[in-house]
Amino acid sequence: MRADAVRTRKQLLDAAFAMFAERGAEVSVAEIAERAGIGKGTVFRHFATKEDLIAAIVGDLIDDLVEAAESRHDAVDPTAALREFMTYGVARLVDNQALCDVAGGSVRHLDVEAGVARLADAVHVLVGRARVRGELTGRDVVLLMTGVHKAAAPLRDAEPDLWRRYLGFLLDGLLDTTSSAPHSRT
Amino acid sequence: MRADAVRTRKQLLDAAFAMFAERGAEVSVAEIAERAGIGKGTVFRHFATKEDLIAAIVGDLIDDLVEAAESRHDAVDPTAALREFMTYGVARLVDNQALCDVAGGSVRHLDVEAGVARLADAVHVLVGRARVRGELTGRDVVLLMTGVHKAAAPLRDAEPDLWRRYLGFLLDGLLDTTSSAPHSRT
Amino acid sequence: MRADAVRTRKQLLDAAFAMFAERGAEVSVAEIAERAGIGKGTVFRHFATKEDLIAAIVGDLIDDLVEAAESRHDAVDPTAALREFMTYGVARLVDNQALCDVAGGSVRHLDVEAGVARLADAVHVLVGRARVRGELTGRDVVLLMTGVHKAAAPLRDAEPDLWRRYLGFLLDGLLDTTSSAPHSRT
Amino acid sequence: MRADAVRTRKQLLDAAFAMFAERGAEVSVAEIAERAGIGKGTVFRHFATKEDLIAAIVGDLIDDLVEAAESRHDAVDPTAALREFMTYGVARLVDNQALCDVAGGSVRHLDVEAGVARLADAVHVLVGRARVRGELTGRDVVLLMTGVHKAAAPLRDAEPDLWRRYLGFLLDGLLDTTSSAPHSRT
DNA sequence: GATGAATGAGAATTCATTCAT
DNA sequence: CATGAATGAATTCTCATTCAT
Repeated sequence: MRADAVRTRKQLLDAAFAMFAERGAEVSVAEIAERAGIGKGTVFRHFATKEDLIAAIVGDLIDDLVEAAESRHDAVDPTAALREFMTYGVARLVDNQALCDVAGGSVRHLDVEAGVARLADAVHVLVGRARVRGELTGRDVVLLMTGVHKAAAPLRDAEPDLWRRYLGFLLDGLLDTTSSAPHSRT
Repeated sequence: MRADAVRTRKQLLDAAFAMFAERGAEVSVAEIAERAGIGKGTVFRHFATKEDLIAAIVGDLIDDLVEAAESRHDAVDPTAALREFMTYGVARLVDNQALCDVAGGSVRHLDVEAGVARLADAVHVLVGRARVRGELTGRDVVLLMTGVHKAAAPLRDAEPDLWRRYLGFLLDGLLDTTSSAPHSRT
Repeated sequence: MRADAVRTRKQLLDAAFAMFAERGAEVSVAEIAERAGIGKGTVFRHFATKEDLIAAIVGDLIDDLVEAAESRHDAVDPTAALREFMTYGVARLVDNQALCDVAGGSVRHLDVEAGVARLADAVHVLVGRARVRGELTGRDVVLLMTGVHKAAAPLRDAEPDLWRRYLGFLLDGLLDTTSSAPHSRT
Repeated sequence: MRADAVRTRKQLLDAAFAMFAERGAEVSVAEIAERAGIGKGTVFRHFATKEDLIAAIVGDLIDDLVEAAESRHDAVDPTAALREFMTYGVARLVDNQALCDVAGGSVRHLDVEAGVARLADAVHVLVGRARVRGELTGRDVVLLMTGVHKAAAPLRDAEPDLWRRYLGFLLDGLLDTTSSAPHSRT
C-alpha cells in the first residue's frame, strides 16, 4: 500500500472510531467521510461495506484488549492481574460506549467473532491462574465485562464512574479475595 | 372500545412484543403490521408514533416488574425476596431480549422514564430491608439486572440459562450471604 | 330528511365553514367531524367526498353573493349599487380567505362552476346598468373581486383593511365617477 | 460542480419550474424527479427539502423582477416605466401561474421573504418617481400585480390575455394619466 | 342511521452503495 | 486512485374513504 493510502486509511479509522464512540453505529458513512476529510467513495474503497468498517474499528479495540490480557499472563499476582485487566477492559468499553453497544450483538461479522474468540482465549489463561470461585471461562469474563459496562451505560453522562462500583460488586462475587496474596503462605 | 378493536389491538401488541423481543426497536412498523395481520394505518390509529408503541410494550413489562417488587415488600426473608425478585426480573428481560435493549436507554420516552422511576422506587424498598453489602439503591439493582441480562444475551440461543450463573456471581458479590437466615441468631 | 339529520347537517356545515375559513382545504375530514361533534362516517353520509363538502360550503357563499347582487338589480343608483356589491363581496371573501383560496381554482366541481355562472349572470345585470368604462362583464367583476381579495390576503392579519384600499384603486379605474348620480341630468 | 451535475440540476429546475407552474406546490417530489428523469434522492442532494426547491424556483423569478425594476430606476418617463414594469411582472407571473400562487403567502421561507422585500424596495423607487394617485408603496404594487394575475388565472387557457385588460383597469385607477407625457408642459 | 375502526396509497426524507468523471 | 453525483429501497406518518358493528 502506498504511503498516502496508509495516511488516508488512518484518517478514516480515526474519524470512524471517534464518531462511533460518540454516537454509535447510526452515524452515516457520509459524516465519517466528511470528518475524515475524504470522499465517500474512498471509504468504500477501503471497506467494502459499512459493517466491514465497524468490524475493523471493533477489531482494533479487541486487539488492544488481547494485548492487555496477554501482557498479564505471567503476572506475579494472577488474581490482581485479572482484576486489573477487567478494570482496564471495562474502561475501554466505556470510552467507546455506543461502539460496544454495536458490537454487543447487532454486528454479526466473521472478523469480530474471530477476534472475540482470541480474546476469550487470552483471558482464559488469566482466569486459569487467578483464584476465582467455581467454574469461570475467559468467555464468561468477556461477557461479564460488557454486562458491567452496559449496566452503567444509561447513566454514563450523569455518573461517569458508576461502572467502577458495579465492577466492584461483580469482582466481590467472582474472586476469592484471600487470593490477593496467593503466594504469601508458601 | 369495540370488541373487534380490542382484538386488533391485542394482535398488534402481541406482534410488536414478539418482534421487538426478537430484533429490537429497529423493526419497522410495516413489518409489525404485517405480522399482526393488520394494515399499517391501524398501527398508527392505536399508537400515534412508533415510540408510543414501544413505550406501551415496555411499559407493560415495567408494570409487571413493579408488581413483582411490591408483592415482596413484606416478605419474611427480605434478602431472599430481593434475590427472588432479581431472578424473576432478569428472566423477564431474557424473554424480551432486544426489548430490554430498548429500555436500556436508547428510547427516550416520558412514560418509560416514569415507569423506570416507579420501578426503582419499588425495588428500593426491597433493597432497604435486605442485607446487602455497602450502599445500594433500587436504581442500581434495576441497572444491574439489565447488565446481567445483556451480558448473557449474545449466547441466549446456545445457553439459555447462562444468565442464572451470571446473576449468581453478582448476588454473591451483592448480598450478605449469612442473611439468608437473618433471624437465626435472635 | 328527518329533523335530527337536518340538525346534524347544520353542525357539519358550520364546523366545515369555520375550519375551511381558518385554515383552508388542508383541514382533514376527521378534524371537521370532531369539531362538529359527529363521527367521520357521518360526514361521508352527507357528502360523498371531501370535495363535495367543500363545494357545498363554497356554494353557500356563492348563493349569498347571488342574492346580494339580485337584491340590487333595481337600485336607484346602479353605479353605487355595483360599488356596494363589490365591497360586500370582497368582504365576504376576506372572511373566508383560505376557503376562497381553495375555491380559486383548485376546486373543479360542477356545482361550484354552475354557481359561479349564476353569480356572473346576476352581477352582469348590475354591470349593465352601472356606468362603467369600456366593456365589462359580470364574470369580469367576479374575477376582479377575487383578485382584490387575493392581493391583500398575504397581509390580512397585519392590515385587515388593506383590501379596501385596493378595491378603491380598482373602482377608480373601473367606474365612471360622474355616474354616481346618473339620472340627475335627465 | 461537475459538468454532469450541472446538467442534472438544470433538468431538475426545469421540471420543477414547469410542474409548479402547472399545478402549484402540491406536486410531489417524486413526480418532479420522474419528469426530470432523475432519481428521487438526487432531488434531495440538490435541495435539502422540498421547500428549499420551491424557494429556489421562486427566488429566480423574484431576482428577475428585481432586475426588471432596477433597470428602470432612471427611466426618462417614470410613470411609463412603472406601467411597463407592472406589465412585464404580471406577464412573468402568468407564465408561472401556480408558482405565484405559491409565492402568494402559503410558502413561508426566509429566502423567499427576503427576496420579496428586496423586490418591494426596488419597486418602491419606481413608484416614488412615477405620478400615482395617493399613497402607494412598492409592496402595494407587488401585491396588486399578484392580484391581477390571480384574477385572470382561472381563465388563463381560454383567454390568455385577459390579464392585460385587468391590469389596464388597475392602472387607470392607479396612475395619473396626464403623467404619461410629464415633460410636455415644461 | 350513526359510528369510528381499518385500510393502504402516497408523501417527504435518509442513506448505503455504485459508478462515471 | 479519489471523488462525489446519482440511485432507489426503506422508513415514519397522514388521510380520504370504506364497512362491520
